[in-house]
Amino acid sequence: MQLNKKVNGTSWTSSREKEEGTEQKIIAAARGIFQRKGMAGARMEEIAKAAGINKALLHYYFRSKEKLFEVIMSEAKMQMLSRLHPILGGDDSLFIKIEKFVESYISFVTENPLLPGFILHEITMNPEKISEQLIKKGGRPNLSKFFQQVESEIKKKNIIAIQPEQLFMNMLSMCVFPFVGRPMLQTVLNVNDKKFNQLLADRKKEIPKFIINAIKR
Amino acid sequence: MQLNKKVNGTSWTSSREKEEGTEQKIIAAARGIFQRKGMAGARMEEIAKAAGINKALLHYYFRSKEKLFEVIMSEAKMQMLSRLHPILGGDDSLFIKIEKFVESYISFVTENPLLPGFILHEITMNPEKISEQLIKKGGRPNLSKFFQQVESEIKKKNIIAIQPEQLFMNMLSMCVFPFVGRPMLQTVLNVNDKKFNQLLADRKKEIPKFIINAIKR
DNA sequence: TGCACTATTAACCATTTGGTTAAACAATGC
DNA sequence: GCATTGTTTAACCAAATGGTTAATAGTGCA
Repeated sequence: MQLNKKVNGTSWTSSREKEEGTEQKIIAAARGIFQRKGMAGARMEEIAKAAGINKALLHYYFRSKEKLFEVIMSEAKMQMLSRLHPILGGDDSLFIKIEKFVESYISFVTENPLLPGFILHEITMNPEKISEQLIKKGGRPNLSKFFQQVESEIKKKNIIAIQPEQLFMNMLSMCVFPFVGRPMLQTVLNVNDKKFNQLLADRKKEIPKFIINAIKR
Repeated sequence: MQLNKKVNGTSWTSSREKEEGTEQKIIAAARGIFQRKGMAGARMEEIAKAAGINKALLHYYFRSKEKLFEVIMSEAKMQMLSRLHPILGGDDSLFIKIEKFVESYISFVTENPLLPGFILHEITMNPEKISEQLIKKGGRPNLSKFFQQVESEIKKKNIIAIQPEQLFMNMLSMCVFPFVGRPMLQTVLNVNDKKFNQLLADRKKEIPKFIINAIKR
């Protein structure tokens, strides 16, 4: 029994496939269950079963619940944050950036609707730990270019005065919150799944329009 | 041993105080721990300790973890939703309503910063159950008056065309999300507690300005 | 074929955890 | 005072849970 599953030079087809297959099956299962139930609510047994394996094998691949959780969480944070950089750090004009960002973020979250709630909950449970990793891993997302752009547009009187942080918060809030708060919102608004999905889809265009209206001079 | 702790006619000072005291201490402790750790993460032992009592006594007052949780959760939902009615159902003009609502909601959440995350998480864990109670208890919040007002202002060309649901989502998102996502936002924005609190306070004025700008013709 | 190594499992273990019991301790009514 | 009723506790219990062990099966290679 040992955990070093490095792929050595040997061509080693069937075994390798099986092994990677198992590891991937575990990760997929863990992702689903951790996202749905959170660290505290997830059960190793359940993850094993969902992966079609035995609890012992789960521990064979990932020593502990915490280790497994960290794999899932770090993957999740990476996905969530890696969307910020490329668009907000790019060379587009402010308005285009806003449009692209909202479109991209909502598309992504639509594909991974449980992700934001999962991350936000776990980060709240354990701020220090998870936040510090957040910085180490991908490096803190760099919003400075976006911020400068905002300030510059304010100076040029193209948009009204607004703190860049507030603008960013508004944008992110409107993109992410409807997913985190979906069950509550759907109840309060009294709309069915189909209608709510339509509302979410509409937001790709609605939010940028809303934001730009709000800040344009 | 029995759970009927109704206050009978008898004047019954010391005993009554003690009793209510204990019950309240339990609720306060449970509130704190459930909000911080969630249903799955909370431990009865810990709640008992935080209330300065014994686990058995905890079960004496509230039969089970689930029962205790329900007390806390129903209180939480009530607090969260009861803010919607009075303002959005009132007679103010649309813009005033928006101003009042944002001001009131942010003030409230500032006093109870863990509440939204707690509710949203638990409701996500268990949508059917918690949503149906949500409706029964206080009755579904009535947004129809607010929605009619929006439609009416659109017809009168006072504001641009926007689905009332989208407007409501935007408003609620901007109010609540910064609290739910605080640890993440603070890391990403790289601001200390004081600065973040200031940003939050500013939002009481910033959000209404932002929204009204966005929709005003 | 047999050796070395990995993958997988069933059975097991220690701890945690929600919940219970029986007894001690007030406080009150009579 | 003493029986009654409500409050509080220490000790206990069974189930759940994260984790381990030892044995088994599978695979490449000499």
